[in-house]
This record gives sequence, C-alpha cells and structure tokens, in this order.
Amino acid sequence: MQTAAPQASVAPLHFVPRHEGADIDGSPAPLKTQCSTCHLKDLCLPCGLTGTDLERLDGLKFARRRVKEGQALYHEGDRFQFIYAVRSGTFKSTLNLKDGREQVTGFQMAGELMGLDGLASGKHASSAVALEDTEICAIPYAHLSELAATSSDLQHVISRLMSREIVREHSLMMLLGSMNAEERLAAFLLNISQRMKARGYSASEFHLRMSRAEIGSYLGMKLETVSRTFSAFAQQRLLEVDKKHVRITDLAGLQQAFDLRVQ
Amino acid sequence: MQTAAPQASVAPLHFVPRHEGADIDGSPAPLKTQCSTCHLKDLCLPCGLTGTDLERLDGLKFARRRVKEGQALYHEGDRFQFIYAVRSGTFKSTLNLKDGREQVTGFQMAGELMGLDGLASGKHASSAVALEDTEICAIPYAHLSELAATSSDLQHVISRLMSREIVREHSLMMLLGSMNAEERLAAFLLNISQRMKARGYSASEFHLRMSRAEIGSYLGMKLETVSRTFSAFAQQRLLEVDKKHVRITDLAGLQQAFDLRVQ
DNA sequence: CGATTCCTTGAGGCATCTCAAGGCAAGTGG
DNA sequence: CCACTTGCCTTGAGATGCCTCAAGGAATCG
Repeated sequence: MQTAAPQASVAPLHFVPRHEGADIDGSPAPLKTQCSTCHLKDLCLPCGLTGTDLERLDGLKFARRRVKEGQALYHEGDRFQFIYAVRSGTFKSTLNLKDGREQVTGFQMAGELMGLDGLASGKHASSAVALEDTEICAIPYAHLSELAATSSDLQHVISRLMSREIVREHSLMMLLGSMNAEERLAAFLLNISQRMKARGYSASEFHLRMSRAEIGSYLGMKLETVSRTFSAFAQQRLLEVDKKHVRITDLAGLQQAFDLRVQ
Repeated sequence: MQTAAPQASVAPLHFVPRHEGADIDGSPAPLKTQCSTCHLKDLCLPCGLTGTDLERLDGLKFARRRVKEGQALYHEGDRFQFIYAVRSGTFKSTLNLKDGREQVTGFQMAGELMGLDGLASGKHASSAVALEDTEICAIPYAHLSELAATSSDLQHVISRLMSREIVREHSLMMLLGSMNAEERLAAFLLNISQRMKARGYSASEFHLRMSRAEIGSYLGMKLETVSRTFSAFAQQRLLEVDKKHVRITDLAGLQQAFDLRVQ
C-alpha cells in the first residue's frame, strides 16, 4: 500500500507538484486557490478570520492536489514543508510499529488539517494515507509563517488549531485509558456523526471510509472486537450496520453508552 | 485534593499573585525573572533562541510562584490566560471523568510547559496539580503572543513546542493502543530516565513523584497491575524498586522489553 | 498510637484477544 | 461469462492478560 519505505523516502516534494494551479493529473484547476471563497472556510484554516485578515490569507499561494485511495500524502520521516488541508475525502494518520504493524492516530475529513506534528522536528512524525480519492491543499509552512508574522489574529488561529489537536488527543487518551469496547466504539461513532453533521451530511446515516482493522487500531482494540461491538449495538437497536454503512437509530442510546464514563 | 469544583472555579488569577517579583508566600524573589539567564533555558521556552531573540524574550514580564504538593495550578474549565513553565518539581495533568475518577494525561518536569491545551477554547482543558512542592513561571499568553508578533523565530519556537506536545501524545496513543503492561511500564520508565538525564540527574536511579495509581491512570492500567509489573521487572533483574525509588540495573534489558513493539 | 494512605500480593473472574472457519463482494484471467 | 483469488467482515470457541476484590504490611501524620 505504501509506495516507499517510510524511512527511505527523502524527496520532500515527492507528491507535491511544483506548478501551482494545476492538479497532479493535469486536469485544470482554478489558477488561484483562495481561502476566502472556499466552501470549507468556516471549518478550515480561515475559521474565525474576517475582513482584512481573511483577505490577507488570500495572499497565500498553494497547490491543490488529488491523492488517490491508498496513496500516501506524506510518510513518517519525510521532510516537513507543508501543512495540508483536506478539501474532500478522508485520510488516516498512522505511526509505524517495529513489527510492521501500524497504529492509526487519527482520521481527517474535509476542512481538517494534517501535518502539524512535523513542525517539532522538521520531519513528519506520522504518515497520511488517503482512504478514498481525495483532494488537498498543500500550504507551504514557511509562507504561512511569514504571513502569520503580519497578523496576530492569523497567528492566533494557527496556535488555536494546534491546541485543538492537543485537546483532541487528550480525549483520545482518555478513551484509550479508561473505556471499554462499547464505550470506545460509541465515542468514535458519535464523533464521526458530529463531524458529518458539521459538514452538512446526515448525522445519523453515513458511510465509514475506514476498515474494521483501522477503527480497531485507532480505538485500541482488535478488528474482531470492533465487529462484535457493531453487532452488539445492532442487537441493542442502537444502530443498523451493513459493512461500512451505518445508520444510527437511537442517538440518545448511543450517547448513553458513551456518557457513562465521560464528563 | 482539589480546592474548588473544576467547573465552578472562575477566578482566573486564583493562584497567581498580581505583584510580580515576589512569591505567593511573601518570600523575596528576583525583581525580574529573565529567561536568558535561567538555568533551564535550553529545555524550556527559550530553547533554540539566541542573540536578539533571546534578549527580546527578556522583555517578557512574568511572575514566579510556588505551588505546594497537592495544590492545583489550574483546573479544567478555568479561563486560559497563562502558559506555565515548571521551574522545579513535578506536576500531573489530568482530565476529569464523569464518575469522579481522573485520567492522567501527562507528567511535567522542570523546563516543561503546561497549559497549551487552553488556547483552543480559551479555557483550560485539563487540570494541573503539583506532585511535590514546586515553583513555576506564569507567562501571560497575551503578552507572549504580542512578543511573538515581533519575531518570527520566537513564533516558530512556540509553534514547535506545541507540535512537540502533539508528537508526545501520538506516542502515548501508540502506547495505549498497542502495548501490554510490561511494554507500557518500560516505556514510561525509559521516558522518565531520559528526562532525568536531560536535567542533569542520574538516568538509572531516581525517585518517582507519582503514585502507582497515577502511573496506572497515565498508562491505562490499574494500580495493582503497575505494582505487579514493577515486581516482575525486579524479578527479571531489570531494576530494583523500593516504593517510589527506582534503580534501573539493566537499561538495555528494559529497552528490549519496550523495543519489541515500537520503532 | 490509631487513622490514613499507599503499596504489595493472592485468588478468581471476565473482557478482550487469538485462532479458526466461512460468507460476501469485487477484481482478474481464462 | 465463469472459476478463482483476494480483501474484508462476521461469528464461534477457547485462551489469557488484566481487572476486581480482598487482606495485610509499611510509612506518615495528627
């Protein structure tokens, strides 16, 4: 699935086209990708910005790019140069374990940022792989950084986004540290549900882009346990499930399965 | 142990003295606390800064403060105003679970920052409690933010510190998601060992400031399991343990207990 | 010196893992 | 178009690692 051994990959621009304004597959794209007119602006980087700050963000030049299902956007160890914003589709972020297995550390949907972990050491600390055909914006960090120097509001937005990532991981630690299988899966589904809703999709019925094994890795359980827990929820009439298609029929009940532990 | 209900506490300056340059207990402190001359400058906020940037950081005015064992520096839900740097002693960061238990999300030692998670929403997302008598610097975020606007290097340092926190949590997720009890405790001890070494203390012999229950919460296991795993390591002659005092006698062996899984 | 807190250890239970088998859907090559 | 492969999911049965419950020891404190 990976196109290069994580440690061997050194070409920083491997997947990123140098020519702005065109997709990697050659199909035409807007000459200028602007944040201010993007339909994701309330979820993504520009979130919270208005007026001059938002206009200033339009000074940011970046490439849009398609990443096909199964392809990696970047690998663990790649040089950090870009922050990526998901335009469409879903990604997983993973760490590699010594024994060849992978640990999924997150799933990213439209409007969400990837790659912030690369800032610490200048190299990406995780890999990002598309779970379906996707489109992303590759934002040069150096350029974003320059721009942030001209606007404290923009700088604040970036800091806040990083902080949000920290908070997100806190709650995942809580999940991994103190919940049982049902609570974990309930928490996961409710989180997906919320994020779907925020993107204008149904909160109660959606298609999961990730496999049972990937959900399991993310939630710290085996794929068989994920499957059994789905079946258990179905039997409790909390949801209907057919492979990757999920319909939540009792949101309150699912909430309760999760709420038992969490504040 | 908590001096106020997490949600009820609203006074942002609750624990922070307004008069700079004096400790909370009235004992004299340097009139001006400067980063450039701090013995922790290579571990803490100034890490990586030199010359004019380091000098600029000295423009930052902040209070030093003692927090006694068991006292909270801030509570989950408190208004976010300061970033805190540990000058001496150890803290734990915790999240509150609905059932009254707590989840430990991290331990902070001298030179490490706390409170970055509060940026996301303007309220602290976790609580910080001293595990021994401690001293901290309370850095007003607004002020730091202003200063960062004048120096892209300083701004970069802050971003990098936040990124480091994200990376740290990634590895903890890996630990919680895919390791057994021995691997978890080995990883924990090796991490403490490294951090002690970085602070000029022995890497092989140290005093743990946290209880078995706190270690367990952090590592996602019960205190009895922590205790049993310590005993197992002692029996394998990897270390000697007497309550909170630990002496690692076979660092390589401990590495191996941990390395089995992790890259 | 009793109360309290923390740690250790044992015994038994249970949630999750492991191993295994089979079904279904999509892709592939004859 | 069909046989075959492959990937993913589900379910069962048994194993096991960690949890739960319980008791006792050691250190600390008022």
